[in-house]
Amino acid sequence: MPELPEVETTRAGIVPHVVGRRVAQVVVRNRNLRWPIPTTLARQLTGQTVNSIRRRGKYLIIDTEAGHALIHLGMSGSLRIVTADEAVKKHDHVDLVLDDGRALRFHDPRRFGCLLWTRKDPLSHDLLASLGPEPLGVEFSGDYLHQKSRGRRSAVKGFIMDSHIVVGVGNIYASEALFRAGIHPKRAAGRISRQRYQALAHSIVEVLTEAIEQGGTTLRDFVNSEGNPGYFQQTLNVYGRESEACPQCGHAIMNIVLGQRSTYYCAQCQT
DNA sequence: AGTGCGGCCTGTCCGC
DNA sequence: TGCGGACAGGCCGCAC
Repeated sequence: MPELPEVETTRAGIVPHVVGRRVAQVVVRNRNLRWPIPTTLARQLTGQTVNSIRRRGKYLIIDTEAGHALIHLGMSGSLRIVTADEAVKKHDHVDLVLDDGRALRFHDPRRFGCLLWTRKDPLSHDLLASLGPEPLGVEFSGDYLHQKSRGRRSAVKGFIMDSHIVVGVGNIYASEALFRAGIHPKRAAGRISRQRYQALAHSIVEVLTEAIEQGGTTLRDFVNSEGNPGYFQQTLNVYGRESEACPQCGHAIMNIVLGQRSTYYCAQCQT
């Protein structure tokens, strides 16, 4: 579910309520996420003050003196600030109860997300160490994409969705960025010019930035930390718009499956 | 090393 | 109304 803009929206929403607070209690109702929630987490996190909350790719990092909680929202996860009396719903797997009585509540129907604990530098954790650069950071550019793509014969859409190439570009924004850059999603990554990669890098930055400004995309169930949807879906040009008219040329938007993921594009504008 | 899948889960929707 | 199957915003781990 959540791509980078949704994770960033979540982070920004929980920071004012969580940073500076002490974790009074950790309530784990179901530890069977993608990886089991470590039994050490509750013991080591309880009593700790949250110093900061960072994002690396689609991971959230909750920093404390004793260690760091790593959270991934997977396909269907969300984090909300809840009041002490708010009823626990199905799939509310974990509460980090804060010292003001409220709680950070982790909800994840499909349980593709995770909640891990590490005492070392979280950026060197196995899951984070090999991640590619942040698309909104200084290392990311068209030149970088062009250089990394040489010799690759697989489709450019999968290439930009590979978190070891660049983090945070999921299925929706991959289709949207390729549309904006005029690149066909099936084109071999290694056979795209430096100039076109510059357009693509620009489109990725643009689409992610705009999505963050609009609070992310809600197609079915994304909610921010206050339980509200995002508004970027109104801005989507191709995603979910099969058979609709291309906003640029009027040609019908196509929907194909690429790498087991549904992919939307305009056959006229994208080559 | 790069590529292509299977698999992890539940919920929803669609056709019969 | 019920049921089977496809599909859904992610991504690791494995075979080749």
